[in-house]
Amino acid sequence: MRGERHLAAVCPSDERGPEGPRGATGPQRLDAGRAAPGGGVGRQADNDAVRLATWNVNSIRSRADRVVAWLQRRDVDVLALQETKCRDDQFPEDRFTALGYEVAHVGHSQWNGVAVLSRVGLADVTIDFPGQPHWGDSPATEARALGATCGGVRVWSLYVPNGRALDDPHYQYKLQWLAALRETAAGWLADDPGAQVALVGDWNIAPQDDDVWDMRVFATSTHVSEPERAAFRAVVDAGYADVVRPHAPGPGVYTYWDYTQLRFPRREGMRIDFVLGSPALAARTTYALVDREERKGKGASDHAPVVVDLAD
DNA sequence: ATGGTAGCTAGGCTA
Repeated sequence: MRGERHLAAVCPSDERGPEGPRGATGPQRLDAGRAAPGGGVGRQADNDAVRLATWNVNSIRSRADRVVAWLQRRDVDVLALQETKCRDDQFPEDRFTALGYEVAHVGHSQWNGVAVLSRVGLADVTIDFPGQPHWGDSPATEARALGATCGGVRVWSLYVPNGRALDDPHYQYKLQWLAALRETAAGWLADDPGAQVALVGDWNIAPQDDDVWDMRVFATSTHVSEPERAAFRAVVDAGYADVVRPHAPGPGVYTYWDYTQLRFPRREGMRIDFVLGSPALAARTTYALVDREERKGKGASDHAPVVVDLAD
């Protein structure tokens, strides 16, 4: 089942492989914020700088216009998406292939679903990391991980299980899922210490007290519990560093704000979306940004995109 | 103690 979906989910651009031409413009500073010349379709072949981003979009169909505009405005090369919230046959691929992106996605239901868009090549698509545990056949807990090699970087778009509540069976599933991810990701570095790997997405964990606006609110909640934080640290200890934090120091730098209770205007958020990079990837990181602007206005996702620049 | 909002999909579940 999964294998068939895998092939059905991938829509490679036929005229450009992983080593293909990159297009018309060099990398811009993230803070420049200007539209890419030539419609933002690619980069020159004279450098291998890559702008990588991750975004929990809370439905790709309702967010497609916004994502398209943002990709062009920020001149992003590779975007990992979470909570696409659509089946594979519903994914609006054409919106992105029209901009020069190759698209890989997997979604089984109205919940979750992950994707990777890339205009610097997209190869070796893998649905689910090796050893990934599953919650029976429940569609609510499927479609959580997709890996693809983009411009020499192995990118994993991850949607870590939410956990729901400390006494909910989904919480134990979340911890098992994270343990399996750590085990697998540690193995990749054992096999190749120089591997360029990015573990990106919605981790549903706030690793430090500074990563929520008020710890008292979360006293009995998931996302901040010590076992979850230990599971996150274990991935970091396996060699995957938070490459954003050095460029976005806290407190008060969040990536998610609940739709309810005016959390965004009150600046009451959580930092739960991360780009964790292998040593070789971390060494290339030159700049990072949480694009809080994208949380503003009508039709925003409840998450902001997180962007990382990798040097050539 | 509940509700607040958004999305999918047509009553309730998930986040």
